Amino acid sequence: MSNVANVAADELRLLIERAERLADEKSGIAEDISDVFKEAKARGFDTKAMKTIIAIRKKEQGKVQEEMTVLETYLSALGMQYAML
Amino acid sequence: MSNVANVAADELRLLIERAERLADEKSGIAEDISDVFKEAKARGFDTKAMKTIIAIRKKEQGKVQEEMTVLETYLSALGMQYAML
Amino acid sequence: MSNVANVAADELRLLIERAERLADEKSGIAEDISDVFKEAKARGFDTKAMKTIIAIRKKEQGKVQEEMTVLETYLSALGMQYAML
Amino acid sequence: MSNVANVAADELRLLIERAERLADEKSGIAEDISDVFKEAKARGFDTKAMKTIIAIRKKEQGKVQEEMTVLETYLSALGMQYAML
DNA sequence: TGGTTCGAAACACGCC
DNA sequence: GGCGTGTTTCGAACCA
Repeated sequence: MSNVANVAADELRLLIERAERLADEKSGIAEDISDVFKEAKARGFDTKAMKTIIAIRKKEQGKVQEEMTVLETYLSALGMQYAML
Repeated sequence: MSNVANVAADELRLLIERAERLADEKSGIAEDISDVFKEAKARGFDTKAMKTIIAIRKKEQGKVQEEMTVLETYLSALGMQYAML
Repeated sequence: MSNVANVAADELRLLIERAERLADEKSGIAEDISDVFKEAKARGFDTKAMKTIIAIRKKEQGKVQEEMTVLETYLSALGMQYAML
Repeated sequence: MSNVANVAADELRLLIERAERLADEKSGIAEDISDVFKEAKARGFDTKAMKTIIAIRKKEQGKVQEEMTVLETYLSALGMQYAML
C-alpha cells in the first residue's frame, strides 16, 4: 500500500474509533437514564406517566394542543366521548 | 439414524414449517394493516391520532381513565396545567 | 359547525374498522402459532431451540449476499480516497 | 385533599429533572457523533459504509460463540426425543 | 422541508 | 407476578 493509502486508512480508522467511543458514552448515559426510571419505579412512581410528562415538557407548547385537537376531532367523528379520557 | 430418530426429526420439521407458514401469513396481514394506514395518510388523515384511537378502543374502559388520573396527578404535582392538554 | 364536520367521519370509521379487523386476524394467527409451539412442547420438543432455528432459517435467506458485501463495504469506505492515489 | 398530596411532588420533580438532564447529555453526544460523520464526509469518506463497518465491528464481538451454537441448537431441539431412542 | 431509513424504546408473550 | 426475550412501534437522522 502506498503512503497515501495508508494515511487515508489511518484517518478512517481514527474517525471510526472516535465514533465508537462516543457511541459507548451514549450507551452509558442511556443506562443512567434507565437507572433513574428503575429507581423511580422502586419508589412507587408510574414510569409510563413520567415518560409521558417528559414528552409533553419536551414538545413545543402548541404541538401538544394540536395533537389533542386532532384526537378530539376524530373521537367526535366516531361518536366517542372524549370526556371519558 | 434410527427410524425413531427419523420420525422425531420429521415431526420437528413439520412443526417448524407450520410455524413458519403461519408467521408468513402474519407478516402478510401486518403488511395489509400498513397499507390501510398508508391509504389513510394519502387521504389526509392523521395516522398517529388514528393509532391512538385504536389503542383507546382496544383498552378496557377503566384503564384509560386510570392512566389519565395518574397523569393528571403528576402534572399537578409539578405545577403544570393539565388544562393545556 | 363542529369539529366533527372537519373530518369525513364515515371514511375515518371505515379505515379504523378495517385496521381493527386486520389486527384481530393477526392476533388469531399469533394464537395459532402459539398453539403450534404448545403442541411441540407437549410432544417433548425444546420450543426455545425451535424458535432459534426458525430465526436462523429466516436470517440465512440472503446471508450469502451479505457476506459478499462486507469487503465491498470496506472498499467503499476507502473508495473515494483511492481517487486520490 | 387534592390528588397532588398523593405523590411526593419534590421527589417526582427531581427524578424527572435528572432524567431530562441525562437526556440532554445524550443528545449532546449524539450531536458529537453526528459531527464526526460530517467531518468524515468532508474528508471524502463514505459515511454510510463507515456506519456499516461500525455495526459489523459491534456485531462481531461474540460472533464466534454464536457460530458454535447452531449445531447445538438443532441437537437441543431434538434432545428430549433422543431420550426415547 | 418531506420522505425514507435506521436504531432505540415500548409492548406483548412465554417462562419461571 | 416479575423477568427476559422477541416483535412492533416510535422518533431521530439522513437524503433528496
